Amino acid sequence: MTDTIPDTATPEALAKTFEPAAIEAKWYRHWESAGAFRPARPDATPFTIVNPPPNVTGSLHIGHALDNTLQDVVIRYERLRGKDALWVVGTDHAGIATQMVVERQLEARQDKRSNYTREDFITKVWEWKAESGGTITGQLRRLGCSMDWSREQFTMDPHFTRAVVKVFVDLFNKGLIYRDKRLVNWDPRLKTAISDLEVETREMKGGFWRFRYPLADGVVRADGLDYIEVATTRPETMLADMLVAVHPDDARYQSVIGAEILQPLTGRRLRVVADDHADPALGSGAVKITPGHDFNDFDVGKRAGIKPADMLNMFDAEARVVQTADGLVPAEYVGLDRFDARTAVVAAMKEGGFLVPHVDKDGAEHDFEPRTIQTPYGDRGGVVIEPWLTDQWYVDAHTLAQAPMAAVRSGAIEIVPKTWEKTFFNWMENIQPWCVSRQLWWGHQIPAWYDAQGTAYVADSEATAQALAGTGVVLTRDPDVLDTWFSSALWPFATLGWPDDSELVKRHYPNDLLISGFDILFFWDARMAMQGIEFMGQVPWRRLYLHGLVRAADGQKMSKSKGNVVDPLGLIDQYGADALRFFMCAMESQGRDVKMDERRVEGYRNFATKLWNAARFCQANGIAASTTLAAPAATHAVNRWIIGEVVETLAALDAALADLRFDAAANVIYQFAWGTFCDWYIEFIKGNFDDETKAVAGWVLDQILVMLHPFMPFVTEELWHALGERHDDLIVAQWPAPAAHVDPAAKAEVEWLIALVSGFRTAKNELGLPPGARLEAWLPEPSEATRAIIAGNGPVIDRLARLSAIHLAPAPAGAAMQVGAGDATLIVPLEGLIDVAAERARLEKALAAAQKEAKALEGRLNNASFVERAKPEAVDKARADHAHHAAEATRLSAALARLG
RNA sequence: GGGCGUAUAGCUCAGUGGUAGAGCACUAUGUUGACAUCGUAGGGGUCGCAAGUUCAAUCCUUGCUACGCCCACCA
Repeated sequence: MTDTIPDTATPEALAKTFEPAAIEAKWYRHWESAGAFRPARPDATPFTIVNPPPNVTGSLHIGHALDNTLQDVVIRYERLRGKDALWVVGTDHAGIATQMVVERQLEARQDKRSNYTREDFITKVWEWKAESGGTITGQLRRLGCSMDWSREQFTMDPHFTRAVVKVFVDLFNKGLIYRDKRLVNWDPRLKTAISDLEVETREMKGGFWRFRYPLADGVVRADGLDYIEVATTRPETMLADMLVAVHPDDARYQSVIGAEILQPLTGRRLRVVADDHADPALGSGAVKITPGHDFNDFDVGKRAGIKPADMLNMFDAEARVVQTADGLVPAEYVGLDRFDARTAVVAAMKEGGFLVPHVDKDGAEHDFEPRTIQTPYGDRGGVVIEPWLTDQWYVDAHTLAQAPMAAVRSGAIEIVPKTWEKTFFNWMENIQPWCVSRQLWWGHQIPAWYDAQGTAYVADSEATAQALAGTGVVLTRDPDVLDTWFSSALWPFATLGWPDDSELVKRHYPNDLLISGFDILFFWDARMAMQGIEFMGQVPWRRLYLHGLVRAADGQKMSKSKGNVVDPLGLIDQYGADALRFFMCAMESQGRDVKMDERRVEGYRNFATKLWNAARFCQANGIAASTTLAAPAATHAVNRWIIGEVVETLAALDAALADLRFDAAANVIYQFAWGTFCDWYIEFIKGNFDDETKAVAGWVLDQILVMLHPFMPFVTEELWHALGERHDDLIVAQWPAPAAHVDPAAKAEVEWLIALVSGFRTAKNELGLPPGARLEAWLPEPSEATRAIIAGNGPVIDRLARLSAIHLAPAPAGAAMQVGAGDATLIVPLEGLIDVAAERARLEKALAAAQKEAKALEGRLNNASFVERAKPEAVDKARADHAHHAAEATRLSAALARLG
């Protein structure tokens, strides 16, 4: 590949305005082609992050932008700090999602999956991936993500498949994967089983029907009634009812336990059983039991001695009514959709006089009582989930969950923010078997083969399975594939080459950090922890950082149906990737969702522009790239001061990033670059570009570029090269090492100057004087320190405070403006030019404020118990503050007295 | 029914046991050697409500209210 960067040996003058689009593509191409994302650093400490693999069908949404920005900040930071930083990237084959995309394409051409063989369909999926699968990877590049594309992974890569098969086989051999017949969450639209996590409960308007089930054989209850009333929200399931349950202690039904019900529609005889599941306080206290179509009923059925294989099933894979094994479903129901069946069943029961009407509060009768029903929906298919009796593969998640819980308890895994630990434990402690088989074509096919009797042989190849089964036994492979999350759970090590004993695995496992949204804590993070510890013997990552959702400006969740989705690429087009990234970081405070605020993105675009212009100014004044990592030697106070400010900023930034406080980190560098460097330092040095100042300014600007680079990689890289010839790109430069300290004297001096300048600006503003007016001030009896500062900073005082002279002598009599700086009060005679009343009001307001503070502190200091019980530091601080405010009050009183 | 989170300036959010900050918005003003995507200055908050702990609470405890999220089988 060719290097597209212009000759950096002769930097060109920066353009007047900063155009993000013009530089972003250029630098990304350069970095990638130069291998800058993963420089060879064999002797450096490794640092590893794996990227949550986006669905190969996906395109970049605002949540990806947040997630990947945070990761990129960390990886660029560690790379700048000299680590062997590896950010693994790739995509997920996303079984259901991808198969749906390709099927939709077929449907658009009046075609369908069943017109193809499995092999041909899978070929089509691969073709689709080759054409369209790269969308999101291109978009991650636009965001500036410095991932190791040279090793881009895909969860269906051959080596990944080997890892998946090995894990499945090993878990099976350890008894941690097994096949079982039980109720599963079935998606009738996708015609596959899904896991508990893929079911989302929605509140839907539904009904509550009550029916009379007549007792058979002339049996009557103790109270003389010849029926039992049952209630249900799903009347259609009565076609597969097998029992009626009552509570063992319920006096009303003691005499009929063991008797039989004659189900009115099917004529099936339903045994009345005693079971704790029936709650005497609810409804009639009796409940109809459909073991094949309800999770609770399944358990009741088993307790009543019904084997899963004998439980009646009344639905096909698309949830249409089929004949039950006992042949008792009347023909008119067979073939009906489940919701049509509901209507038909209710009508028939009503007609037969078995429906107990609901009487509303106005006395009107209805077939049912309206109720809000917690209804299970498939998160992908979007239709109501049907509990269905099937054979599926299950992972013994309970066993696998123990080690990850211990790892979090011991601190081997640190969850950030810590509040998520409780959620993690709560889920892990109550974890259920994980259904991992899916009735799809696209995915990792389960490595199990069956003989004619249905015995499973699980092996890494058909040959091995055949060997297990014995020669001559005819084997058929399990047609199902694995849950996508089964393979992505292996991401932290399979991407590094496992199960091969590769150098990468040794060097980069465990990973250092995982950053993910909390929404996939259970789906992905917890399962990585389970598989990682089980197969690698170590935690997958030392830290787990969970961030929130990006919400719309109104606080709502973004969704296509609401039409409030913000496209991150549109924001990048408009404001630049740097601005979007900085926004994400600045808004990412731990434990809180990020609310979209486009104006703020705009504000950070302005920040990039501000930096650009500061660099332009430096460039125009001969300030260029620094030549040393350490701070240059400096004698001028402003230079010594700004070096100290860099030292403090760096410390604060390092501390924030160590704690993964992205917001604090972003604010620290923002504040320094704009508030300290641009607003004050540049203003101070205007007019004195001597060699020392140029060296210091160039060095400070470089430190800003390096410190800001993780957040705003593009503009910083551009400026880095614009300011001079560089040995390296900024992306692989060195993190600041100032080898300098804060100079308290310089700090005090500059802070005095800042107070002076601010004081005059404020005073002029409040008195209505032109801000540009140049004045002369009198300062009688200045302290030695103040005298020295004034002597050493004439030009600055002239230019910024707009004072052409400070006379160290008593001021002439007459009306004057008085401005304080430190312990000094500068007097500017302005007889006839100022409104004396306004100046008095101004000073009185300040005096009142100082007196109020002083008084409050005095009150506290006069409180004996404060002085006795408060921490000594607090008392000392109160004394110091009091002295300061009292002195200020004295100074202002004197100023007022002088005003007359 | 459990669990968690959030309530601080008009908006979006930081924050600390010693009586509050940022960005944006707002008001006034400005082109003084980069920047109007800017400069300068200013106004604005009883830190949701109540009680408790403490010398001292916006910050700790408890209760309440409102909003949000997650988990859970009420037929």
